[in-house]
Amino acid sequence: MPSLTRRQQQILDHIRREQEQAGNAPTLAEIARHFGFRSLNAVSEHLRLIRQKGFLEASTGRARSLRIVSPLQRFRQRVADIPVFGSIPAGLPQERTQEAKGCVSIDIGTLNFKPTPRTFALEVRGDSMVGKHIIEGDLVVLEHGATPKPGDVVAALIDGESTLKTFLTRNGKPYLKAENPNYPDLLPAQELVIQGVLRLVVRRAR
Amino acid sequence: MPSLTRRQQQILDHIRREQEQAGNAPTLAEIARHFGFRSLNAVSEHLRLIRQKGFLEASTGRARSLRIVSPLQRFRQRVADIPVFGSIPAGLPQERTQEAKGCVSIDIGTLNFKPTPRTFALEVRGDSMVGKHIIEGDLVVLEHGATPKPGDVVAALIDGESTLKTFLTRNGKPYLKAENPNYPDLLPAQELVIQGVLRLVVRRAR
DNA sequence: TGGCATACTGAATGCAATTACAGTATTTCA
DNA sequence: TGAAATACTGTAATTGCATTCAGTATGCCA
Repeated sequence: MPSLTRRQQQILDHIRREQEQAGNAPTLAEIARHFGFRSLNAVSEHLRLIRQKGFLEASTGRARSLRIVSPLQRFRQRVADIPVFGSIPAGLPQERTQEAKGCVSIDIGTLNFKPTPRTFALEVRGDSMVGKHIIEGDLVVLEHGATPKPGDVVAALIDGESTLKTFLTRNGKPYLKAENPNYPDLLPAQELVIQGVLRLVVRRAR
Repeated sequence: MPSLTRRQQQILDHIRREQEQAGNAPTLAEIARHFGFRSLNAVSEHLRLIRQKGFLEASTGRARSLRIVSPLQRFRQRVADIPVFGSIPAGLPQERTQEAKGCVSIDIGTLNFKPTPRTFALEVRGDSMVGKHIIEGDLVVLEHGATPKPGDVVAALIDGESTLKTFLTRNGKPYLKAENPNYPDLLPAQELVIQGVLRLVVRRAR
């Protein structure tokens, strides 16, 4: 891919910024105003060259149709926004997204499943899941309402706190197991509220 | 937040789809055409109500300025696209993004650091890092060119393969340690090419 | 040093798009 | 059951925006 001139790079950067901030691409006139150009043709010409070099796409005659082409673009997938709850209240996480404490945005390709409105995330506290290599501070993405398969990690409501356990069956009966030798828990799953099935773990370096 | 009527929801969904697919929001005429409306005012009126209920924003007189308001929006951050390399060649991962095998998109808030063009991701093979709870199949995000602090996990080039090790210093001398009792490696770091410092781990449920 | 690409000014054309106004069914619900 | 909100048709005015044509100045490089 050929490289851009300084001016062209500036313009491309400006389009990217505007795109991210305003939510839609700027018009030629807006770009011209930003750079102090008194002629639209200045912008028009720059865009033509940037487009020619493959860094930008646009549909002719379409307002605000500038789209930035990144070399990663062909891999790029839809990004899902998943609400992060600090701690889950006794009820279920319904449509109550207003209570979200934050938001994780991840592309659905990495996510490896299609998120629903019942997908949510929690920060892990405690070390009950070290056996499954999930540690304190990890962010876990869970799917509420999914039916767990044996071996899946689930979040269950125990004593008003949501806790991660491994879901297992023995003699056809489901039960939950803590993955830490210090906590040899073994709880009948039927009596518990399973809040979600684990789908993704994210760990930030500290 | 009040709820939308069926029709309003359909229109909002359509705007979202178009937005994601085409890269910019549809015009009133385009929406009308899609739904078979013969009058623009039908769309105009719907948009007015959806906007009034707080699910949509737009600037007056601005073409294609429709923006969807999500309850998660205020948490939403910029999303970074990180190239995923299958395996790193002997050289350094420079600007050679064309060789990327895939792409992970994560918001910079979750990333916890500002990605650079030298940020990249790898899929973990082998079990040399189980001690640090990083297992086979995990996706690790690394920063090339960053200087590791003692205790950081780094990717180093050993025998033409990039391998994860813990970076440590003893008597002022840096060395690398494998976090697996089966591999009691202890290599002098100076002789090795450190390809990146670990910043994030992503594990997909299987 | 002449030619070519870049970096602009200026004006004009015309479709693209939003907005406004005037109505008519249909649904909802107090 | 009757008024208000929803869900449309149709026409027109007006501005938003992209595109095109005709030039000028400047830096680069072979």
